[in-house]
Amino acid sequence: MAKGSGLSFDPDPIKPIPTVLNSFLEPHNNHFYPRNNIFFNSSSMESSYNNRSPPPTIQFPVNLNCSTTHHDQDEQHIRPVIDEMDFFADKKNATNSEEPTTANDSDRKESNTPPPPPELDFNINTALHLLTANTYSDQSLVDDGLSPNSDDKRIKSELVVLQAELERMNGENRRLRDMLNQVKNNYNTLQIHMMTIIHQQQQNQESGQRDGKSEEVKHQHHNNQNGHGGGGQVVPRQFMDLGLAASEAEETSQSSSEGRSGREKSRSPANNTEAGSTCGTIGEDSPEKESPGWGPNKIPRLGNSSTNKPADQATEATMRKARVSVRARSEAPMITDGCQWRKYGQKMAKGNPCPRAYYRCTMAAGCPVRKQVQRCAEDRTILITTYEGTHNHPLPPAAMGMASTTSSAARMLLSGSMPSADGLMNPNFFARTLLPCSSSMATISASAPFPTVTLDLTQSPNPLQFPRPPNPFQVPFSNPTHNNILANPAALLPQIFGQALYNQSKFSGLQSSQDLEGQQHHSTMSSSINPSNHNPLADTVNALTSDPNFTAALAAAITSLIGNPGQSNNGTNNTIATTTTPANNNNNSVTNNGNNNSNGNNKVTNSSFPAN
DNA sequence: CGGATTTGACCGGCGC
DNA sequence: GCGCCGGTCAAATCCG
Repeated sequence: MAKGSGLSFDPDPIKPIPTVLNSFLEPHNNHFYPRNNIFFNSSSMESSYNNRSPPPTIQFPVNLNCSTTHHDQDEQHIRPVIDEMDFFADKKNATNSEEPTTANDSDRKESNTPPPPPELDFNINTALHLLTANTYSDQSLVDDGLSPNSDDKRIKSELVVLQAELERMNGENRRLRDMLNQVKNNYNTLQIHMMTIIHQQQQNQESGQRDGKSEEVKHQHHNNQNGHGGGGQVVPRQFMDLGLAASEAEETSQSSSEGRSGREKSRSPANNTEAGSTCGTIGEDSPEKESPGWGPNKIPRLGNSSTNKPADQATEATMRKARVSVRARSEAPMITDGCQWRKYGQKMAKGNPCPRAYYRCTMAAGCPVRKQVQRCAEDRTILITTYEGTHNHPLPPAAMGMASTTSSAARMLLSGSMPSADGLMNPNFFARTLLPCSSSMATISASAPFPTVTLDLTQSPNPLQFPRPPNPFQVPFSNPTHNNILANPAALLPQIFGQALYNQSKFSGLQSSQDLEGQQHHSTMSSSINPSNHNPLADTVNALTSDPNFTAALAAAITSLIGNPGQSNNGTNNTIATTTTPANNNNNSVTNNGNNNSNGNNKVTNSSFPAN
């Protein structure tokens, strides 16, 4: 039987499974690689994408127990039906070296290409029993070149049936791929969220200490907390609401000086079209005016515009520029944050061969939230997503995590910057404050033109990540042995916070804060914090585990991903990244000659909600 | 055909 | 003043 003719991950059932893949799919006794694990190779990232085909973007082994049937050992082989994923792309060439170049489907159909081996059985996710048994396959092998016309017709008719099956498989493949992306991204989102909660509490404690030491440097306008740090909110203004904050700063800036450029004015009609959008519960002002924008043409530079303004205005000017950058390993083009994004630009940034993609939120007209997505130049498996602004519309539950996380991080960043004389923060202090468990997980960029907090989820070991095998994207939930998580998702939390609690023990003397934040579900947890407890992180864990909203949300998320792989969480928040990466390793010469954009070999699609 | 993406052009800020 | 750079726009293009 010919082997290796199946390039990468061709869903064509006629193609035999490549040797590498086939051997991989053999039942393994190795516990490290359960036989149902599917490895996604990232080497395809080296390719450039000039078409709009979905990306081969997933790199981590994913246990597909949720969607695959159990196969008896030595009886059937599982062939993952995730089309267009370039499995073992780096190996396929070697595997195919002994095979002639594969012709297209039609050519192969017309030729006497040997049919697939009879042992191949596409059993993933129901009704994909293609080419089972020794139907025509063996006969075709024997009759190659000798078949009469009737056999040819029969084969062709069967090919038609196979094509229909193939289409179904493709659909299934897409769903699986989407599921994987969703699992991965939701995992990241949850992780970020939890991390932020913990470090926000730490930040509040630090703030309480600072209150006792340097009351005089605090801007009373932004601070009404008492001396022991737990009495009130660290920052009365919802600094997490960067968009609103920016709008306020924008208004003050406008009132004091002409901050807008002529071009901005010329664009006002277009913005006016967005004015009718609802601002939800946040914005009183029309979004087109408070849109923080992203670039300097919309945001006056702090150094120039705020020097003669009151401290609060300077603070707001700083605040409006705050960004939250999330670094996470992901082959997906974007981390799924639950929002809909529309790409409006792509540029080559200096110092990074990977293009930077610009997105704006399209969940509501006039939403000021923008984000940049770019691959790390040093490690292109790391995806850097930078958020700015706050949504002016209700968010689906899936978007709550990332939105609140990023805005909370920004709030911590900005609130912490208040006491400093120059409006900037001490990077070391905030690195410790935000992420005391691992200072390498969060960095504050004071030198950047915008205060930026970076949540680095790529560090290893990550004390806040779920226990997981060495591969960073093994999905622990999908293992049936972990299905009890569904019954009690809170059971995960002790594991999640285990290392954090251990690290937390190093931070004695810090007062816990009863203030988490007055946003969304966080507010529900704040009441559960006991200020007198000596272990704030333990309080956080308790709060999380006892909070019905959180546990319910977590259970829903996990259930939707495992228990109901084909269904969305609630019909609205099932965000799936189905895109190619904007920065999939352009090995071609990517030069940024002035304002040139990329050469178009990168495609970024939005992470809009699919219709599944 | 509508919506999303691509991509060249434009603009403002900033450094020299 | 000039050029670089980041950010954005919008017409062209692509795709479902």
